Amino acid sequence: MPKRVDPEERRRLVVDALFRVVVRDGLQRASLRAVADEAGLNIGSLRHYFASQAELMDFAMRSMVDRVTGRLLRRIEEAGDLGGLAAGERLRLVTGLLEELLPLDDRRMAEVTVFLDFSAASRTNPAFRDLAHETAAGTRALVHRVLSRLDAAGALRPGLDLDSEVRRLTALVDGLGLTAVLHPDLLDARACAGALRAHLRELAAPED
Amino acid sequence: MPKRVDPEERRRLVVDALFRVVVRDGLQRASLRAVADEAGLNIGSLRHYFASQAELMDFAMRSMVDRVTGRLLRRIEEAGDLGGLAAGERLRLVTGLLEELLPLDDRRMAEVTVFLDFSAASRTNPAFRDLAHETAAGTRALVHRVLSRLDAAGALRPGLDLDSEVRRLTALVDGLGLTAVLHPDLLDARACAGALRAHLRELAAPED
DNA sequence: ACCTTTCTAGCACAGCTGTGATAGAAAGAG
DNA sequence: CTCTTTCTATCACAGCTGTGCTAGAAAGGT
Repeated sequence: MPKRVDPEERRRLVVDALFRVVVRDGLQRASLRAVADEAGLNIGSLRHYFASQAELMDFAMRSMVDRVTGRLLRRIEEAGDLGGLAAGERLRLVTGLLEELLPLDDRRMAEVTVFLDFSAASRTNPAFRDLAHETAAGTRALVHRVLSRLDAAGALRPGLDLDSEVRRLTALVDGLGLTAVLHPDLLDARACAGALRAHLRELAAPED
Repeated sequence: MPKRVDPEERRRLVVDALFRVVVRDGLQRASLRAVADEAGLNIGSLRHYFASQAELMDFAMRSMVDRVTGRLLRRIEEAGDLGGLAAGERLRLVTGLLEELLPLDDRRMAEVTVFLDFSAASRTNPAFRDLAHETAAGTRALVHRVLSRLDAAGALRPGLDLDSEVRRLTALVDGLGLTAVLHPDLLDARACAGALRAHLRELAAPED
């Protein structure tokens, strides 16, 4: 039944090569030829799996977003509604969740790097606009979900405006990722995670 | 004494055209031909004022950074050391200063937009690396200066770690600018400024 | 008048891009 | 075996890029 090569695996191989090129040389230089070379394929072979550059880019970006989304959903499921947990445990779960969005190791560094190039390109590339907007809105929705569950569990400092705090925390995560990717010497992984933790600690209710 | 055209003005004209192209079409599509067309010049004329593309880009980016830096320095001078001012006045000065870095009107929106494309490109373009790093470090130094002056004036909440707060506020400003530029429907100017003000208010000492 | 410098305009070339088209190899089905 | 589908490989072409080069116009100094 199966032919010699698994097409799905082939596509993954190409997408991985694309990500390596983007991380190393930037989205701008991720031409079909460069990606084919990186994947060890002939450009003709590559084009057998992706009819056009647009299709490759679209598939690749969607793959990455799906992968990260999957991880986030898994963590959300693990966390449940955060009710009936100790404050420390709650903080740990929420921190771990949002840390998926920070470049704290090689894998996440690569993801955030690709995502940054991709987001910047989406501003003037109509082919990327929808997905980029989707993910930005998704990130905010995720932060909203996290903070409102904390709020429902009574874990937030009283007197906070939820929407305002959602915007602030989302911007913080975005900004930390941006600097950590572009200027890792100015913000290493430890400082990056530390800033997030400090912020979450400040949002938490006092006592206990 | 003066020839027919002022070379300096000509260069400014070209740089302005470059910025318009970058804002409209992205840095990627800001080719010499596109910039020359936008400026209403022949590419040959453009190349009389900028020998190479690298020279144009370097000059343009440096111009923009210098312009913003100038504005910031002027505001710093106006603000003085923040000592002996009412808390409200201090907050007003500091907010106005940091708002120079947010895309709150067309001018700043264009600046932050260009700066974002430029920063993203600097990750893989050696020609941009130094200046991009300089400006990122400069932004952090500015935030450090602001917060430490507030601290010296006793205007900060006690118990704050200065360096940690500098990282947090810098990331917040970066993140707000990022989203406001890429997804203005998710974060308009009012929300952007509001988030900054809320954060600064939270850093401020209570009482007064 | 002439000369020099400044400025504008354009051509040509090599290098890259995505993509259409073609052709042959590989591999399984009948 | 033959036939078909899948896959690999390559050529060709138009379109863009930065840049070297040339030539003429424009303008001011002498």
